[in-house]
Amino acid sequence: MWRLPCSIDPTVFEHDCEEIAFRRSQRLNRELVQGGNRFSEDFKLITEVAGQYDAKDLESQVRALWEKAGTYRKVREMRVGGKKFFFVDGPPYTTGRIHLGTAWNKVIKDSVLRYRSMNGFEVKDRAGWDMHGLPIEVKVEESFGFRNKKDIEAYGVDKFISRCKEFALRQKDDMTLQFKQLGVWLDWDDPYMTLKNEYMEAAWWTLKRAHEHGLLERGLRVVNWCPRCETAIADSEVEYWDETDYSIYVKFPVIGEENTYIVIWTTTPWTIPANVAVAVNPSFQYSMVRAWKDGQAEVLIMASDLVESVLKEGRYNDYELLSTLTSAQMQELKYSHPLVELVPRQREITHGVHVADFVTAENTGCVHIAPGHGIEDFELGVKEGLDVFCPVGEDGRYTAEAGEKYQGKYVKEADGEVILDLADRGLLLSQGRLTHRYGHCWRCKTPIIFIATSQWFLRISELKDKMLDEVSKVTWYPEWAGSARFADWISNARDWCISRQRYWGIPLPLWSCPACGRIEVIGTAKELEERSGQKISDLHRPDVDSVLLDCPCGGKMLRSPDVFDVWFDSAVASWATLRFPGNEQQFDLWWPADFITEGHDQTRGWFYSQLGASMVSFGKAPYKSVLMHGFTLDDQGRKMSKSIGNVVQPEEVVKKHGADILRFYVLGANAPWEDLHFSWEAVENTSRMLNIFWNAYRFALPYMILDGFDASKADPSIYRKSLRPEDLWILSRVNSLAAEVTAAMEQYQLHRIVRLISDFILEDLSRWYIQLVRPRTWTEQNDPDKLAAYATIYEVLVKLCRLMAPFTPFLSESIYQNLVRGIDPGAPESVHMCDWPQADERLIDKRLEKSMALVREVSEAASNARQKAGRKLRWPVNEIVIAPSKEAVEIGGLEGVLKGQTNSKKVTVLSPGQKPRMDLEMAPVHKKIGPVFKGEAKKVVEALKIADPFAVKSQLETGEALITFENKSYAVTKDMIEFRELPPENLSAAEFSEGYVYVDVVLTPELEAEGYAREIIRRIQEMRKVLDLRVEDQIKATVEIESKPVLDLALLQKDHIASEVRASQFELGLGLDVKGKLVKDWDIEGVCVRIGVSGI
RNA sequence: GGGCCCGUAGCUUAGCCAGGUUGAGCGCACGGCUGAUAACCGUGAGGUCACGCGUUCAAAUCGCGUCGGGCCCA
Repeated sequence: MWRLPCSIDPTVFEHDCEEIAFRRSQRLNRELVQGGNRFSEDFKLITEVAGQYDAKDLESQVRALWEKAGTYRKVREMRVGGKKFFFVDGPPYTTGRIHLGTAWNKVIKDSVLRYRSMNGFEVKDRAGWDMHGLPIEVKVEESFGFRNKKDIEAYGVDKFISRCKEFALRQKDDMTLQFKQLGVWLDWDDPYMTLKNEYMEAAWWTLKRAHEHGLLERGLRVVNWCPRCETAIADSEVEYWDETDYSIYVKFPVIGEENTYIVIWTTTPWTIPANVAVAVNPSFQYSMVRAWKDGQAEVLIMASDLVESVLKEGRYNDYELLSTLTSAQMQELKYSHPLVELVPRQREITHGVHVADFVTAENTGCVHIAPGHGIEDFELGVKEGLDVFCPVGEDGRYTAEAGEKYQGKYVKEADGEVILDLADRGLLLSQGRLTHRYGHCWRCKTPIIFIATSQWFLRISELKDKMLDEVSKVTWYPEWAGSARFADWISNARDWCISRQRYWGIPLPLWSCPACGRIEVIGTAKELEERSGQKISDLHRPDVDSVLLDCPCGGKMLRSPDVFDVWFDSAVASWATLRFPGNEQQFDLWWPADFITEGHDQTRGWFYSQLGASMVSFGKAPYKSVLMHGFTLDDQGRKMSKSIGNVVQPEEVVKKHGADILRFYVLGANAPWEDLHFSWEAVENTSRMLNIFWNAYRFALPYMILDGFDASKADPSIYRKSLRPEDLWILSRVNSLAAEVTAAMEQYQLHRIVRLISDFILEDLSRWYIQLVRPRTWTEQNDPDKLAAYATIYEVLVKLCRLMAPFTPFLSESIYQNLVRGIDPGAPESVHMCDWPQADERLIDKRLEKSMALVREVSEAASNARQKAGRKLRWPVNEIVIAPSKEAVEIGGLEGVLKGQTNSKKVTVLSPGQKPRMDLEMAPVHKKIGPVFKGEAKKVVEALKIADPFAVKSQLETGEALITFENKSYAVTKDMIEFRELPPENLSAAEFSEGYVYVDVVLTPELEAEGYAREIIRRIQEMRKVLDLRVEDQIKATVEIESKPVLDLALLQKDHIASEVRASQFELGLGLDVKGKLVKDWDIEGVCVRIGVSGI
């Protein structure tokens, strides 16, 4: 409620206010309904819209409109036949819940696709779902309380599989709704799903190709192994965090030397039973030392540089160096296994020393090698022909090979026992604890172990060079994502272990004959049917397990019981999504993908797996361009995690602010390839910005409606002659904007687009153009000046909402429906069916844009100068002077704008270097005047006093100046006068980029009258508003001014005031009886003014 | 330990590829405008452009190194 400065009975107004507020809210509600949920067929006119941008309401109405009209389908269908744009959706895993990162990911995809579609492309956009794998198996296991694979087998693999399937499908449905909420337009009705037969066949087909190319291999490898899930897991499925383990130094007894030991160090005592060798660095020097502890001496061997630290570790009292050994000499040593009597196999193994580059100068410089339990160990083993001894089973327990003592024990729990056994034998040099990063199964969090198992591999390390070559042909956004990051990853490519010993996955289509060892890979379901004579409806386990093939040798071939690594599923997405191999035609038409985009974690993931699978199948990259985006972190740049409690759900943001705001925020927060630091404050800013856009949109509506604005009036070119420079300017700006946005979009500079659009909305449209056109909308008569403004603002809004359509699809649609469909039922049904707005070069006038930028600067400087002089903008000034310092200032044609915005009567532009007319003071130089004029010198001084300094000065420019006193003239010269420039008191100055702006703040009665008039108009306008009068309503107004001089000034403007406030009855005077629906006392510059207003 | 990216005002960030006076928004203080009005504008305070070294007439920008954060790897 407003304050009442003077004595008026407040109760009267309280009542009025409530009533007014009530009526107002009624009207708003009515408008809301009208403005929103309607189909343009029902209306032929633009309608007014709600006061506030209510995203929630607006979005649900637009969603309903799309739903009812089937807009998405129509949009895709209308572009059929256009140039093809093949997009492959990186399938999110069906966890049931999208998070901010997946939301950002899909918003980018949707924006790009909407943009391409508007540019006439026929878009392939099947959504994808990654639905197999351990995560779901583990969830289902948890729901039943299963602890290992035996529980699953007991429950029944078929039932387990169908639970997994149900689970995945349900999660997919949940997530689909969440994505739709964000306005993401993908083909949700026909997504690709990795669990479908047609999809699984693509994986089968690919494996068959690999086999045909000789790239498929079964082999013993050391793999990451989850002993709980009892399966190999991919590098990418290993999660690292700190774990505290044993750290032990062990002495390996050297054969043929008494009391002599090689010292090794390890954090996995349980791998000691599998030790077969020691590795040393070829370039290190090793030392043999005699060391004493508790009076006992022994001989130890280790890297020379590490002697001190190892002995300290073992708490030796003293030592002496016996000799040094080269790595070659080291290689001659043989040692006996420390636990040889516990592990029978060890008796048969010769334990020697080998060189390896991976040995570092840490710990002892001698590395314990167990080829069955380490990747590097294994590789060294292969190279040196070592035994790959792995006495550990799939369940992580020692097998019989480990000896009776250890058999059946879980390795991680056997660490202590191994240590005791070593200590018993006097072979433990020291024992401690160490915290280091250790890998865990990403699903069940069990610490992983390394074991050597027989697995299926794709030999893609062989394709490294070809892959690098292909990567360089792909366009990467940003460039370094490919040339640096991805290339680096590929150059370290290892063979891909594709087999998993699990249930919920694509079964390997590999059959082998136990009798002759023959292997066959089946490429499709049909092929399997033909080959086996059996038809199975679902290719999953366990049905497929029971299919037997006849082997040419007469035996029966059995399927390998493994399933695919789940990364292989999505790896084939680019052809599976085209239903290849089932549908070759589609493949020929579309493949490879034009565009994919995922987070930078997918460098090792989907970017890579797809490339690998595609190289194997087709020998080329499956995508032409890749946009790598960042991660969503919290506002402090930390990972979002449940334990920190900093997780932000996308739907939280949608609920508070709406999908468009979330979209616009994530797109604009930073460059796509950088990590996004989520900030609620920044979301609120985005919200504010779009609300301003909404206000700008709704600003002109009431006037346009009032004036019956329709399609015939919508084209600014009709008003060519009436367009003002500012109209041409904003039309130029919006077309420049279109050009800039298009250029940024072609480089996927999404953040720039958001900023370009935001800047345009705030700076050009809201803060400037709308301020400029305001007075024009207020004119009564139907003059072309006003219509030109309408047409301009209409054109700008329509172009802008089309430019924004890919990014804020709901808001754009809503505005489009009202502005375009509202007056032209023949227009495309949806903004998303419109063509992308190309910049109209003919309308771009860079000089005009430059001039306007200058005018804005001048106008800001002027308001700065006003502030210094304490003259508010409502009060006009006589003149502003622009004094450029170097370059000439061009405000070509914009004087009117400048005068309007600075509220000045006159604009003067000086030439560079020129200053406004300063006050000039003259002082006589007596020393010079005296000798020349002698006795008349005093008169000359008097003459100077009354002379005009400016005239004198200008005369002196060319020679002598004549001054007069008492009818007598005197010729004076330059040296007789001192000039001093004084800044005139009426000028207030402020700096701008090209110089200074001076504002003449002197008040004249005319100016003052205008000032008071504006003060009064402003108050009456506010009262009209409180009374909730419509723009066109006439009023009766009474204004009583208690000061006679002010009243006299105001009376000069009486008619002007009356017309500005649409008062058909207007009284202005002293001692009036002020009445009206609303009466209010105002303080204008210290004068009490009582105003009464009533609607008529 | 390695690769890639990032570090600019209290906070969120632009500028960096193409070297030439660091520019916004939020917040704070004061003033102004307003029939878009729970909006808006101006002014002010607030920066060792993470740090160090180098290249250059000139470095936030290019190079090398250090520190901190992120992703990935070992």
